[in-house]
Amino acid sequence: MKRVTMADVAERAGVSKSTVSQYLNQRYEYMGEETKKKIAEVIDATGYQANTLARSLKQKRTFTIGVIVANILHIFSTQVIRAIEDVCHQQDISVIVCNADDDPKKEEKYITMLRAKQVDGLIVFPTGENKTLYDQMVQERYPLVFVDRLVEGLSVDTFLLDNKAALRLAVDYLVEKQHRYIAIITTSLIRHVTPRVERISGYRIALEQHDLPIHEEYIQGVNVEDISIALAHLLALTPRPTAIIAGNDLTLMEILKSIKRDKKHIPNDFALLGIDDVAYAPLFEPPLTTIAQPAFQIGEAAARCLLEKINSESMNDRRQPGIHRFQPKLVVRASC
Amino acid sequence: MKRVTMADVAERAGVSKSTVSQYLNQRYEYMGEETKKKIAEVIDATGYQANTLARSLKQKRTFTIGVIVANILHIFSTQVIRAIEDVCHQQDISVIVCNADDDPKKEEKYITMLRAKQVDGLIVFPTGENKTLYDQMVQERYPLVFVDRLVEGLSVDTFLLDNKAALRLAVDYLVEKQHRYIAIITTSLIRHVTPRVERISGYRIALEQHDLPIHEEYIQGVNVEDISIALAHLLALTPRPTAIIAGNDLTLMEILKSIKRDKKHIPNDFALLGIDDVAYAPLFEPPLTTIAQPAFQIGEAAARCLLEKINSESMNDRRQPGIHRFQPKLVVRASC
DNA sequence: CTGAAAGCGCTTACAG
DNA sequence: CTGAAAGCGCTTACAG
Repeated sequence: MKRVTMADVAERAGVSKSTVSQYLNQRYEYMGEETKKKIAEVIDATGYQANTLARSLKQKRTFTIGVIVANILHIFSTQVIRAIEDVCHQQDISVIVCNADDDPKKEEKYITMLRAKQVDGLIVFPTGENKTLYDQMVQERYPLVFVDRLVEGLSVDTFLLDNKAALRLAVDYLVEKQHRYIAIITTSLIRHVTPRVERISGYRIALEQHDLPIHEEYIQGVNVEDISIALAHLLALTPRPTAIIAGNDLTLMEILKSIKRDKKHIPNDFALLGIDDVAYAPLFEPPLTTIAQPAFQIGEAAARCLLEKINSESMNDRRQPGIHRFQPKLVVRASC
Repeated sequence: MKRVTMADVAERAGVSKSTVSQYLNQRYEYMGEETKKKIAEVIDATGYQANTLARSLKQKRTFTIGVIVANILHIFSTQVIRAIEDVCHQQDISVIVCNADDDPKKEEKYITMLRAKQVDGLIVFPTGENKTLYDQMVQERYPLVFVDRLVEGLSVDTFLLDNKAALRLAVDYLVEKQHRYIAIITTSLIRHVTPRVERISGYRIALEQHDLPIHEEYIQGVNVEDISIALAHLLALTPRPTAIIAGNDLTLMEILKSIKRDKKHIPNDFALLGIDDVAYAPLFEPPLTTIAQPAFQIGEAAARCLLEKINSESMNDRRQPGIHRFQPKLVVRASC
């Protein structure tokens, strides 16, 4: 019933706790064969399992990191999390994932909670609204890494898509396909979230480079619930857009639902290009052309970067934090 | 740089650690207003955050649970996890998720690791291959709950779909649609994993109830990589099945890929019914008829059950563990 | 080669 | 109403 403790093991093996501890930590250097064997036996017999909590308290290291995603509904988040978990578990680091649900209050709560739990570091998809908190961590030189979103004026390693390149790829391809009237729909812009903002601006830049005029009405940043309306609005415009870019997976899903509901035909009614290579993209009729984010690589890089920070003895051998951009890939199928 | 500790707060507030601790734990009963105010001030000024580790060590409670899923690639797992996280976070319980990747060795590692971390309880989608370990937890009366899979001879609360009912629903519907030649494909059966085994047997029972013969060749349990082959095999049989049931989401995805590749037409070439109501089901052409699992409810119930166990003071007010079946729902669309 | 002692940062009877 | 002391289960110099 009661868990066996190191003291118990020591007693039963007739040695001191220190020796058991040495044994556990493989500090065999000066340990007698006899002693080793005895301890091994007792551990085996009792099924003793060291209490990580106690060790962590003493060592000031929990071998656990926290991940706070802004919104877990995006598959991008899910994929990044998986990558993080993969690299962490390989190194016997646990990860606690929290979903801020795009709510800065929740984000604050989770940051506080995870730090109280003494996690060794944090990977966050920042809502952007808790600058004081972020800044405090930077000041303390607490191991911190951002993913997907930039926070202005903060020197934190940030891993994200090269959004500008993504939109350049998208627009280039659509133009090549003879489209001149290209619209874009994405989820709400009110919070100035990096990917959305950068994708819109990337869109503008790309159009300009093709000497195409920018119709402000062609740019729709609306709540998920209103995407269907935004789409209808777009299709009622003159000139009517012949191609539409879905700014992310959630947007794409909504557009697809509208298409089914209204029995539109792609690419005849309009060409469609999605950002985020969703799993069902090849299954849709027609198969969807998308821009893929290297989510796995982003997550992996973020995790490695964080672990490196955690392991860097002196704060000094840490490099200057920077922005790490990852290249998008165009996956050509048949929707445009 | 250095984190401020309770001793620091006590000193600066001119009181003892005990008092600070009382304050933190809202044991205000006998506390002077003055004292309260002073402590509050110091905490505010220093940004003091209690170290949960130390508290946990003393209280023998970490306010953290572990979740080990057999295979995170199933959306069912993802949805259950989300539900668990939702109910836990509401109660300020953190959750650490691990993916055993269908590997009993990994499962063992994670169980050991999580218990070493002193998590207050465990929700596991058991691989089924670590009976000794499971049994040990049962013996210790360690809070444990299973999801999705039964482990024979073990008295553990288990939350899962009523698989038999699910197949009854499926077969009933197909029969109603005039199908007499109904086949089923699912992922490998070698490990005798509950959902697969029960779905096959549910399929048999349902066919019998309709006085339909059972063609053993119509039952395919194969590895994911071989699903496409199994499908081709099925379609080459005489009599050729007119309807196919996909045993889970991964199977469905593979079948769909084959369909696209071979330019088959649903439901003309054959009717298709999937278990797991995947997000893209309404988007496929034709929209897919599926059997939905109440994944969210299952996760929620499992989490509540675990938290209850954790909170039940005496072991005695614990109910007898049992099997909790959840009812499937037929979502009629157009693929059969 | 091994052990005694202090300490990590809390909580919790208990005394006063 | 508040504090001294012991203790949670480890690790880590240090002594011998």
